[in-house]
Amino acid sequence: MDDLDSFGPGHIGSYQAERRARSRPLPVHPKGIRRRREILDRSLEVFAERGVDGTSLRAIGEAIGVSHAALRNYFASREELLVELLLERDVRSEASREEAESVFGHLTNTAEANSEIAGIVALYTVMMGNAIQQAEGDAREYFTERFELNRADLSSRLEEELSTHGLTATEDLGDVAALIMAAFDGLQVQWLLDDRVDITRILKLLERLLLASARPADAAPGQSV
Amino acid sequence: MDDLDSFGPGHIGSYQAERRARSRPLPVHPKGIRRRREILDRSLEVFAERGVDGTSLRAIGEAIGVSHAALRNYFASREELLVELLLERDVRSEASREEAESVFGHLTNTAEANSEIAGIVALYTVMMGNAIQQAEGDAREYFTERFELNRADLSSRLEEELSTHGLTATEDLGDVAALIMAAFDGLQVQWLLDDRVDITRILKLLERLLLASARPADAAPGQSV
DNA sequence: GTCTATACAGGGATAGAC
DNA sequence: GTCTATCCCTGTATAGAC
Repeated sequence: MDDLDSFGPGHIGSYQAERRARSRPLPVHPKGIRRRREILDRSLEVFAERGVDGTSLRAIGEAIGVSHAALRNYFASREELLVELLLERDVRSEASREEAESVFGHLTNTAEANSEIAGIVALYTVMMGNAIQQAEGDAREYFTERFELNRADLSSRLEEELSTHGLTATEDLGDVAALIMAAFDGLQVQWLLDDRVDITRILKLLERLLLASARPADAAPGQSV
Repeated sequence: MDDLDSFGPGHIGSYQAERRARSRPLPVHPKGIRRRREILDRSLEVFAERGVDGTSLRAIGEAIGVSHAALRNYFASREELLVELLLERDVRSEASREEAESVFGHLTNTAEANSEIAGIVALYTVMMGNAIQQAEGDAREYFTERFELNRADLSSRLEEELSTHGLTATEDLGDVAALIMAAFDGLQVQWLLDDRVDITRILKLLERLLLASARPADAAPGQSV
């Protein structure tokens, strides 16, 4: 019912574990757990209203009624808080992926769900920009690991799906996965700046192109379609 | 010999004119002209060394030996300065585009040139993130207009190129243009985070897919390749 | 025209009191 | 766990020297 991502990570990934070790310990008492949830929920509300750059720790704290310093009992930094929001969305996206009938089915579902919540798409894109301007940092690690996992996952799911239809790929599926992910992310940016860009329609175009390039599994290489 | 962009704008665009009217007047005296150039050049050096977010006005001023306030005689804001760098790169890219033999030839040329100057690619991507988190602003206008112009330009160049080879498109070329641009930008992000992602190779994959979808201009619709 | 000096509002991060 | 107070950084703005 939400999220923007290009496919949630198939599994959570080693980065997750490392990050957990580095960051604030998860609260164990009910009050702490509620507080942490409240911070995450309010953060989403605040940047839905004021944009990503308007979402300062002070603004979030103000929305809850605590000082900005209090937030840092739960999140070591503002960046960590925002990455946590992206991770939560990945988990939900992963759930919806398991219901989807095909790779591109999930992609277009995601694109359509995203169109209703531009806020999180914007957060994703802004964080992507933040990620690459750092030598290290939570956002950079998040995206690096995410891309790597998704390339591998998507690649194997594509292979599986092709063989189900009695097809064999004529192109490197790792490259195809990178291409699909790049197209998805790039189209989201264009859509954010101009909503006439129809992500779903263009993804279906890409799907047609890729399907046409596959060949029957029993045919000799060279004769496509 | 440089730049990252996905195709410089075919023409400069109305935004350019409006922006000029809004910003600081261009210097007319030799000293001012030299100073403005120096600021732009040093800016590139500074964020090559310290990253985009390390490129504060104070850092640039320090590299030149002037106060940060002096920079604002030439650029109304930090954002305007950075957008100016992107515009300069577009102009140079446009020149190289005219030498390229084909649409994808220019794209792969650009990708290869970019691989030597990760700095400007990072600037482009970071500014893209900045652009979408603003309701208005120089960066947002730059990217909105850039994408719109490039979709139109690329679309018409693709049509031209297909007809040169006696081919007709079976897909909407506006959508194809958006797809190519999205793939290019998205691949750049992935490459910035993991240089094992081979932009050129994947762009060639996309080119193959698109070429295979075209059909002879005299053939009836339905029979592809 | 060009530049310095200075002030301001806002950001994230941090130390230490309670 | 939360606070206040503080630090240092940022972009922006203005006044006035030369």
